Amino acid sequence: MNIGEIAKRAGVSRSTVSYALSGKRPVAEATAKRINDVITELGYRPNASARALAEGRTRTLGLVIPPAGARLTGAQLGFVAGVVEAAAAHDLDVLVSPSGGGHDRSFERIVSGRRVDGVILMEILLDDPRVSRLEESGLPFVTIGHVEHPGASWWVDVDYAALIRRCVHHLADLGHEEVVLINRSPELVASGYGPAARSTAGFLEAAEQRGVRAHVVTCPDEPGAGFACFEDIRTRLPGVTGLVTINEAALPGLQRALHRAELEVPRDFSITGVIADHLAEDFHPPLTAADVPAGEMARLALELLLEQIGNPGATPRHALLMPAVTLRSSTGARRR
Amino acid sequence: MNIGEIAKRAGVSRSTVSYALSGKRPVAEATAKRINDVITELGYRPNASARALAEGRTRTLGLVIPPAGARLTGAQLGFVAGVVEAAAAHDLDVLVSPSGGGHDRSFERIVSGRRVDGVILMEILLDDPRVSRLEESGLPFVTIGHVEHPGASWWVDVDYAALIRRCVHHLADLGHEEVVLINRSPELVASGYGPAARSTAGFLEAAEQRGVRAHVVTCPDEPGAGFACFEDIRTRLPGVTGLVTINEAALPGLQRALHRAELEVPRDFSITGVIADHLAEDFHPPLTAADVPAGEMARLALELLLEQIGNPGATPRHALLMPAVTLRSSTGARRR
DNA sequence: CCTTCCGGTCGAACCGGTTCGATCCGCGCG
DNA sequence: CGCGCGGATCGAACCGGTTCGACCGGAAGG
Repeated sequence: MNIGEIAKRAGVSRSTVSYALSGKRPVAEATAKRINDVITELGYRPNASARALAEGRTRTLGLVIPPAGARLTGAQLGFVAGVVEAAAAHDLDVLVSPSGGGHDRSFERIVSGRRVDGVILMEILLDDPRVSRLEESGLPFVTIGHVEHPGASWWVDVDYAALIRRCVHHLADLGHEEVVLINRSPELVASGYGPAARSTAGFLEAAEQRGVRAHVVTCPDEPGAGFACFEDIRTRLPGVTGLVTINEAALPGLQRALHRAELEVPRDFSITGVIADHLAEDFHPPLTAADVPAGEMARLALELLLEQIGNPGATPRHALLMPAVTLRSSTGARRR
Repeated sequence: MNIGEIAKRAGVSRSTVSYALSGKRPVAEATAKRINDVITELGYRPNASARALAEGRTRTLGLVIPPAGARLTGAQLGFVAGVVEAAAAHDLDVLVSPSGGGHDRSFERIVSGRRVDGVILMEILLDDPRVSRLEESGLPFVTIGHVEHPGASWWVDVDYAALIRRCVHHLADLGHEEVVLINRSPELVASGYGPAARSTAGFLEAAEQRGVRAHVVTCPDEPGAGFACFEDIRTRLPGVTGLVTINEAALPGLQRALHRAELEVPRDFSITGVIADHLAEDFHPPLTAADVPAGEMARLALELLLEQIGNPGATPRHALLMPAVTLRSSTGARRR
């Protein structure tokens, strides 16, 4: 079941079998046919470990996901699925490693055991120890999201600050004078999660520029939190007529709270933000929002990673995506 | 950066370094310290491929997920996260492979390239070609879900038929005389997806036993499908007062349809089924339902897999879980 | 006092591939 | 006719670990 056995049965040397398989040197047609016949007859596949050892590369890449304890959000799931699919299209395997949950042995194994040719990292913090660790390891990697001072590194991200600014401008254009941002969970915000911080910055900046009153609240990722959060907003900030959010998990609760408060969207209340298309369309009414194109980001990240692996020393590249804010039915003129 | 370098700097042979690392033979304390010092100084980690080649095992397991094209459902996500987490706890890495989406090269690489020590397969069909392929490969594997005639094989599953029967009995006890099962998507049902088929069987069986009229409908996994599906039920089957479902994706649409129809749950309408706890509690009102304990199933599957890898030839085991139907607030006596 | 045993170490073989250099052979060209 | 070239193939080295058998010296036992 190894290459020697194939060679013996085909009456050639091991190296000839190897060359027949890889095509890196010419092999006589008759010989190649004999070898191929034996291979298909025995169902032989080269041992991946042996090949990796000899070639010095594993044809595998690492995908570091948030600690498995926390339930993955829809967007995170989109990244995982996207990376796995894109990798499969390139005949690469994906090794998934949870990190941050205390047991970082998995992460360490991946970066220092030459198990993978490169790494894709997601859910990046403004100051992320995993990024520093990878930098010093010399392993090629791409981040989905970016640290505060990315310097010369490889990453793809969505321009949350700009998108949220647009959302605020959109609401201001419609006459809204007091708006609120529903951010991600308090823990995530406190840990310095990039999108949360950049959204807040963009939100406050645009609000100041347009002279609208602005509030920022956090909302846990639990079911029902969106409900409580909105009730709280209605009582504490009764003047708010527009809402911007990047918190997808809050949507179902939000929907219920709107019903409960008997607010009609967009007549009584406007909602917008950065929300994956399929969720935005699942809302009632469909949300005017910017998409998080997880699949495209994953593909892009993989592309950058392959380029980096292909020619080490290439100058780092990045992509800051700015999806359109799709007008649907959840924003309207402020009711006087 | 390899074991020879370490050996040289510590002034010992390569084998001694290996033994110091693995502890498989005694090493003098002084020598061990010298070796360890060199290792930590250089930040050395053994090359995973070389180790795998020599040991004949990879300390990696494969997780075969549905084709990445289709969006993963919440339950599937739970399995993935659960397996990854459980594997990390055992210091195992997880190689994720999408299968069924045409490009099955990934699946084939995993089963025949000695890349993994075992495989966990999910989303099993009643007659699943991947199961046959794995059987003939001789690679240890465990399925989450089970084929129609599992024979002697390793699997874990939830007893959908029994749980759905219970749900029907529960509704019948409350006086409901006409009930409907909202199944998974038509394509999934047509492909012979296990839970879909077994739920239908259990549903019809219990309904006949209790003499209640029973209908089965399918519902696509798209957003909004749950809405259309329920509207359809209201017009085509006006006598229905109780609903059983295993379709988690349909819930948001269902929720909206109930509002729209101005039906109050459980006064006007009862809902139950097999739904992951967190989604059941996110519904309004919280659903009386049986949990799909994805995390526990994943842990169990891993445990079985490790047992199988540990002693090949062991007699196959399986686990058919029967989570309780948790009484919440979505079922009540039929209104006359 | 000699054997036995065992802790500690080393060298070599092995896992299953890839790749380099060398050999052999037939053909075209000067 | 001799030489060079290039296609086809082989043998050996190498990738970086693990493991087996052997060796050495000192302590325990007869």
